[in-house]
Amino acid sequence: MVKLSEERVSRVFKALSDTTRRGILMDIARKDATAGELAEPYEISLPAVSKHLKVLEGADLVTRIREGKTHRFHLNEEPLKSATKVIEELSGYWNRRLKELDDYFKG
Amino acid sequence: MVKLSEERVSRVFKALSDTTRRGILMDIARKDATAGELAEPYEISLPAVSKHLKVLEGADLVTRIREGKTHRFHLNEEPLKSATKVIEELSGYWNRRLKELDDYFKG
DNA sequence: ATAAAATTTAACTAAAAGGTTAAATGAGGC
DNA sequence: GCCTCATTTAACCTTTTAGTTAAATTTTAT
Repeated sequence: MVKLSEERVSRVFKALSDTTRRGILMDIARKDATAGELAEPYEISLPAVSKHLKVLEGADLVTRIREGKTHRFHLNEEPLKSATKVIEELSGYWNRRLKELDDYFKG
Repeated sequence: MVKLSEERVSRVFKALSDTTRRGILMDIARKDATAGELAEPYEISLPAVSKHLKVLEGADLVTRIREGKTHRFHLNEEPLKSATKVIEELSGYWNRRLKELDDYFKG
């Protein structure tokens, strides 16, 4: 079993693992924007940006809103929450509790 | 300039973007473990696990403690905090504030 | 109907990722 | 010194990623 939710999480982290993509996402987070506007600050080609946008869209981090000849991109915060949840599972409180239980029974 | 801290963040997210690696990291988070112990639940080879551990180490998410012939791996929570901070920058409060400012001046 | 603008898709390339098996390393025990 | 155990490194393969340029698509304006 290759749980679906796991794959979604992987896609979110993969999307966030590229500097350019994080930059683009930050811009979108500040304010909805079109592909052209988003591409402007970067020295890479428009098709490259378009691909990054598709990756972000595939991770459900952004929503594409077709408006005439432009596409407006909008942040979707939900996957960010999932990512945070995963990180929380890894760090801190709950693992310390589980570790204590583990030590109690096995050690 | 390809800021160093950005590259560190990229490495953390990349490390977290693989399901097996998250599994391994979860195991380490629960309790320090050796490469052999960590490999046990997975069907991939030991060298594959060894590589995953090197990626996690490269992202500074784990620390390797050589103990005789075994290597013990220990979670380092600090990069998780950085990752959370980046996600927080992307979502929620501060962006809404910045957006308001932006709208005020430009719109 | 054409043209122009915004964007994507296609086709291609180079490098990185994730896996394999086989060989090398490092440490402890006899 | 030699054997064994735990682990990594080397060499290799295949797939994915991030970029390119050129062509196609879609929509609005003339």
